[in-house]
Amino acid sequence: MHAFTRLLRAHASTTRLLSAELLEQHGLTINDYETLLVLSHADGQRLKRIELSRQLLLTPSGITRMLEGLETAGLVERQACPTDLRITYAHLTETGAQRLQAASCSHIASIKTLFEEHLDENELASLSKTLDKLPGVTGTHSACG
Amino acid sequence: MHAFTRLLRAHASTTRLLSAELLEQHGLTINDYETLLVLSHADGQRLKRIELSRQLLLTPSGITRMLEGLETAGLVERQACPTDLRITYAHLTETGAQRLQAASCSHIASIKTLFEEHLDENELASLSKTLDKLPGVTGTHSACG
DNA sequence: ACGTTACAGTTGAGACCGCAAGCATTCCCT
DNA sequence: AGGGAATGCTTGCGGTCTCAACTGTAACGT
Repeated sequence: MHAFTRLLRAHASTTRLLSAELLEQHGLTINDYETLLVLSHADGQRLKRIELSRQLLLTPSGITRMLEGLETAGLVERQACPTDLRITYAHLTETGAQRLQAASCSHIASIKTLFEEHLDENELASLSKTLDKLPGVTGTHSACG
Repeated sequence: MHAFTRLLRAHASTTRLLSAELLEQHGLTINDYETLLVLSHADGQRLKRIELSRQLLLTPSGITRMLEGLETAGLVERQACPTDLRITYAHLTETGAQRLQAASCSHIASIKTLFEEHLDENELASLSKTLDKLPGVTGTHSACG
């Protein structure tokens, strides 16, 4: 039952480290990175904003603000939907894909280092499996290599 | 290696739920709650602000702002240190202890429900043990019962 | 057709938090 | 004893995110 508190703190301590690194080296927030990553695996490298909101567990307003930055940086662009004018797609640009590629390897290496420093292989596998069962946690894959 | 992403999302989804509940029912943030909890287990129900900062993984400025709220609410009070003028203690008041007690049972029940809904006993135990190995994660105990 | 409802997205206000800079106090070294 | 480094704490600023309210579009029922 204390697992939640531990989860909370583990998140806080690991995230700050990784997020600072990502920001300094590639100018991306964790959510920026995750957005590019999710888009890169989507059909046609694009996703409805609302779908993005669901996958990243952000509110629509959070998505609007985050994409603002990615759009002005030219990493993501808006695309209208011809059949439903309410919908706007977020489309990963070529520049965005390259930026993701660049950030991906070093970021993943950092994560790997951070975890492997403290956990062994079995613990990692078991942790991953357990966390998968929690709500809102859907698998994502690496964009590296 | 995707464990980190899962950790991040698991945190986001569970925290928002629990934090909203705590805020609505008892007017406390997660960090407010954790602060009261940590103080309640401390010697003399008090802790140096800097020590609080370390245990809650917040910066000193975060602590200052958070305690502001708890102090005006009368749940925590300032105490000077006679031997070192730099130090200020945060002391849990009687009111604070009661408020913690009130919040604790329902909050813990929520956590328990949330986790048990998705994980079995073994998974919980293993998760807890694994997370303990990550940096910055120190055990805390319930204040309920 | 028309009104109601649901949905996608945006915007303003406000909460929370970290960083950098600053102040006061204490420690340590010579 | 005196000067510099370290420590505890606070404050201004900026970033990120949510919530509530709003606009425009689509779907549905009558």
